[in-house]
Amino acid sequence: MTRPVEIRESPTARDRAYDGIRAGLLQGTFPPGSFIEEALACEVTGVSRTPVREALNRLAAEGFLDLHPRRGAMVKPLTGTELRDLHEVRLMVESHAVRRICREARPVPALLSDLCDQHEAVSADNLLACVDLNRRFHQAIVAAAGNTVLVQVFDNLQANLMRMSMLSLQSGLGKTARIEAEHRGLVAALQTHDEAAALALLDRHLQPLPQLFRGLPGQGPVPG
Amino acid sequence: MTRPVEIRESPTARDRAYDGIRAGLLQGTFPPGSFIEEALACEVTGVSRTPVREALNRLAAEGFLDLHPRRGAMVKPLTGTELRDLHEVRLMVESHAVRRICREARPVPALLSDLCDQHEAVSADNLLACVDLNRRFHQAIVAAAGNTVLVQVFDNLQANLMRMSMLSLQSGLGKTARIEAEHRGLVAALQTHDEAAALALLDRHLQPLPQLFRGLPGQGPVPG
DNA sequence: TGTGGTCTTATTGTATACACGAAGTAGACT
DNA sequence: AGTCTACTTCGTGTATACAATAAGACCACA
Repeated sequence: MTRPVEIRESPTARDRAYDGIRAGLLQGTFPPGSFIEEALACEVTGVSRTPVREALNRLAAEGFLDLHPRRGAMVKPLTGTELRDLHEVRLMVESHAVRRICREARPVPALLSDLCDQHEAVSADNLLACVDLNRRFHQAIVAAAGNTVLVQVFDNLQANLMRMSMLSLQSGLGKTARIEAEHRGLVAALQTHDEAAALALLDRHLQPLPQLFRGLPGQGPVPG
Repeated sequence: MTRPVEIRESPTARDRAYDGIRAGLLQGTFPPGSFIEEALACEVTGVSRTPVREALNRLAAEGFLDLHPRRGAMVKPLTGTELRDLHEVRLMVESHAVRRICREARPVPALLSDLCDQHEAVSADNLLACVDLNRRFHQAIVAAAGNTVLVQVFDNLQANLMRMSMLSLQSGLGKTARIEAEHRGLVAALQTHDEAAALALLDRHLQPLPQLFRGLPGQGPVPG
């Protein structure tokens, strides 16, 4: 039985470059603080400099990289304060979405339950897959609010949210079983449009994350 | 007496292309719904296709353009629903910033008053300047909240916010004198960390904007 | 031995040539 | 006369060559 989700590589060179570099960023092939030279990225992804540059620009716009003119692309180190700020904003966005869904009694897409099922099926040590399913779940909640701009805003956070999610799983803070259970609870609350319960569940679901950066000096980058 | 702020054109070709195309987008040289061909953009900005492509990619990431593969860059038409969504999100972000400033009793930067002064000094029919000052004012408020991620999120909205601001001024809804007065009131409330007053003023300040898209069918693009 | 300057080299910024694909048009056949 | 097909043309996608700049190393001089 082949896996239902085939990772077919994109036909365009730019997307291949983007996928390759982003995977390297998430998996630590390109460590935070280091510079990614275009020639190296070309070797890794197998395309020429033009699509590589476009991919680097996109990754910079998404917050993975800092572009230094005439210097290159530095892998942006995630600092404690940045994680804290990121968490605050994601909570603001998702809470807003939850409120809108409940108050307007919007239908909850079946996709949410599907993603929970997939989450249950996937192996717990497949970190990349878990991170991706988690991302799609929260993305679907925001999308269910029916505000395209809000979705776009949330998408712009995805880069660093995925890194934070990766850190959480690697540190052992996030257990996929618990995460999946909490996701199901959240879906149930949304389906009954119970705003208070949904907000509480969301808050509780994201509660462990601040432990990642609590006690950090703030400026220091997070190891890993 | 020369102006203190020289608009020196950027030394890099990419930024010249970006500035040129963006100005054209805001001023209507490239009408919504039309396609911008790279060759045309090259002629207008005087640089070659490479920096033009980078500029187009950036503008697409900022929400000005929709990139159709193998088709080109379409100037994204602002629909009624999009304006409504945008307004909802910007209110969410700025309200969050105001709350943080007041609750944490953060210092209010002098830049805010400076911008009010500049707003008072500038000619009311210089639409581009007014839009830019307005943008910088609201940006400064978000920045004063001290959350870098929130600032980044707000920056990502700027493209369409500026278009909305332009529409508001052109339609006569926004009077620069009133805007400037409300800005000063908001600054005063923030300085005393009066959360309720600041939130009310912010809400009132942004109140006229929904008139831009109220009554619109939603799907239809906004004229102008 | 330390410091300053210059030269080299490596890497980014830009331009352009080529490839691929899509869309429009014209012609032929039904 | 209408429709389908093939060809042409135009525009994007990609690769590569060239230009400019900044960093680093090496040498000379104090």
